[in-house]
Amino acid sequence: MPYWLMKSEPDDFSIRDLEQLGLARWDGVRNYQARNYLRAMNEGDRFFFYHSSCATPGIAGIGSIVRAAYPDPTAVDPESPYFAAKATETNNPWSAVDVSFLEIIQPVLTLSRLKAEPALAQMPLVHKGSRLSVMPVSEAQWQAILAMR
DNA sequence: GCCAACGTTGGC
DNA sequence: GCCAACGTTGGC
Repeated sequence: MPYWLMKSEPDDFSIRDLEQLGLARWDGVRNYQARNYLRAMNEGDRFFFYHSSCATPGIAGIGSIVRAAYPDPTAVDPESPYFAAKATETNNPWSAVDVSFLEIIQPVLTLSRLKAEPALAQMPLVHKGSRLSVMPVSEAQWQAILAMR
């Protein structure tokens, strides 16, 4: 069962929001590498929910993939902040997945702690300047992060 | 708010 | 195909 990490700005969508909703569409990804990872996801995969661009960036919970990638409807919705002018109904290059809530990680596993963990040195997350918002997590990395709770 | 790092765009 | 300019991400 593959593992992933996905970033979201908690002001837009937080782990608490996912907890309340139970189920949500993970949309708005507008980076090809991240999109390709979305497309590699399978139902049943799990992911760390990372809070970015906030007071305490870090891993704030766990969710699971409940629907594999499908065309992202926000790309063709002019009302959406994620509207992509070049996308059309028949040629939409962007993908979304559906996710469900699994658990809150409290307190948040802060980025500074993640950076200090040798087992995570290979993760794009801890590399300076990395902006990748969806990334794979190895079994070893997954276990190392769980052990930090 | 600042700014470094990155991805994308577009002129040539 | 190169690369400068630009817009965005995201930590601090």
